[in-house]
Amino acid sequence: MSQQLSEQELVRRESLKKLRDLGINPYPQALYPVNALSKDIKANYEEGKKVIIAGRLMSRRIQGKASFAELQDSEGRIQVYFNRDEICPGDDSTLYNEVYKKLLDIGDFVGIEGVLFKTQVGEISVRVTNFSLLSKSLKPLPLPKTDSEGKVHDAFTDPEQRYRQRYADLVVNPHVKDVFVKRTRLFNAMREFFNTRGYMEVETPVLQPIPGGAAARPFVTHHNALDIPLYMRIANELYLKRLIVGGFEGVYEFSKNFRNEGMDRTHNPEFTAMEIYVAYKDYHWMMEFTEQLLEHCALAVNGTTKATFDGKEIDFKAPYNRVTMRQSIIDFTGFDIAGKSEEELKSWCIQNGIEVDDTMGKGKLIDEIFGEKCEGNYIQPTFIIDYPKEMSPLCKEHRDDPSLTERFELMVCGKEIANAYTELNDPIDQKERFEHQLELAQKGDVEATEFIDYDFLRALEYGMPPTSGLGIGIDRLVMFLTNNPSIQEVLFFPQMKPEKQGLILSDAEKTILDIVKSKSKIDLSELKNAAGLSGKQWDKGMKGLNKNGLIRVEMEGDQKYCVLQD
RNA sequence: GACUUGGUAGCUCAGCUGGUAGAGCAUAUCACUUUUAAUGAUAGGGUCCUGGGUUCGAGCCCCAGCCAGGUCACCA
Repeated sequence: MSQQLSEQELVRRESLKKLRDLGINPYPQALYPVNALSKDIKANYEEGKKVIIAGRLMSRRIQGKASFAELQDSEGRIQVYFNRDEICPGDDSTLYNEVYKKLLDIGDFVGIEGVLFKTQVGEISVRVTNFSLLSKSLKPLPLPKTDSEGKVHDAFTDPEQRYRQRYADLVVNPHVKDVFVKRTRLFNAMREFFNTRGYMEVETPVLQPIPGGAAARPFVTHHNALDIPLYMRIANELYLKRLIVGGFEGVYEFSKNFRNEGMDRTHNPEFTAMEIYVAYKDYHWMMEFTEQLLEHCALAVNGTTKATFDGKEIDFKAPYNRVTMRQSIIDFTGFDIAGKSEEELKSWCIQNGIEVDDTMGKGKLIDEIFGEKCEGNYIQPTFIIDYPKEMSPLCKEHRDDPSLTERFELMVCGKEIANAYTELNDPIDQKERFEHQLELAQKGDVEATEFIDYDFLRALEYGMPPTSGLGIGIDRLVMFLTNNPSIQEVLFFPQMKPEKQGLILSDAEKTILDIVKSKSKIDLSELKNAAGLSGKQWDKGMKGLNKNGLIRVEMEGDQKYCVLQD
């Protein structure tokens, strides 16, 4: 398969060949004995120190027999100084004039042995005594430039290209790389927080026969040997609880979840949640645990508990406010939901411009009111507690009010980032709740869960200790901690529609097509002669063109003609 | 799903009421031994997202589609 190469790509391929002709392997096998990183060199500068560094060549300023370049490694960039007489002590200046000046390009990986010094303008640099090509780059990178005032020109900003070619994005946009460094720091901080408390990181199935633990549309796949459908997990909650049944007293998992729903600025088909379950605790304990966890994480990621998101400063310093859902609705609307019937709630909604429909029960109506009138107002981290029972099928009934559950959600900047319960461990109650969900689903509530996980119920029948569980949307938390309003910015490879493949023709196909184009209809054997291709190439070319619907072979009596298709 | 903005050179972006397609950087050639958005000179480089239509003539106008961003709706 051939592809259209740009002028610059052709030049680089030509350089590749010339390097080989000079006996230089552009993709050498041997390890390169790197012993220094750009960042450390700058931090612990020692005049005259010998170093061996490696990285990508990212800029060059050639001035005749001397040249400055920038080498970029995992930690940043450092200036390197190439001097012809230094590199080529004898008469043969090929290494400098040809290899360095002409055959190397921006983007190439090179290894450099050199000596540290400061230039006349005071920039820490490496005087190159020897260099070797480590890997040739054949495709020109986008090339943002930073001027003396720190302003970036020609920045690589097109989101489509950046997401589709994240590798290029990461090479040229250090601030993008930084987001992912912070993302990993967050994972590490959480693990450390849990591990020091004795909780255990576990793994549970991604392929599940019953997708449980959340209300969401799953991806379905099929296991051939078992000949059964399997679902990609939408949550790991039910599996972690089985482990609590099994005797672990604290388990957590960073869970890749998959939901077959719409995509937008805040939803990717696969996303990461962290769930943790701790035995003998309740949701009050979990609130304290959560605020301490987030304070710890914010500090570990950014060095401060404060973070800016969407122009607002938020502070993850514990403790956070706790507001009941009932009180929240009173605060923002003056309406008290306590003791109200479904009819009363519904008519209030209609009067206040909230859309309702017949599938909505009390819980759903209350949730709508909260979502519409309250949610967006919580900028600083705030626990909203005590949710209606109907919308929390896995959560234990409230100790003081049977219409409520012991549940909290943590709101930040008007968005939910954590959800926690005093977990329901009464197997009979749990079964009834599942059955109720099933009824709702059959009534047409798309949010209700339509599977009953009897194995999970069996586990509960053996007995699960009182337990509190917490789920945190990791991607969302990273968004808050790195001030990114889009989930795509915090995922290395956000899901995208497949790139459109332009029709790519082989050389043989092109040759044949050109001839057919010039005649529009041509005798087949005449065409074959004109193309001058080998039998095999001819056959391949014709088949390819036919398959792509570009040409057609027609019979007129004994004569075969090739016709251009449009 | 609705609305909206965009898709032009390797990258960032211009483009006239519709008349042969432009800049900077990058690339190539030359000059230049401590520069730093290096500099100076010269040159090459384009299926203007795709497909239709209107027109003597379309990058530009019209229609349809593809991809992406944003807003909203839906959804945790």
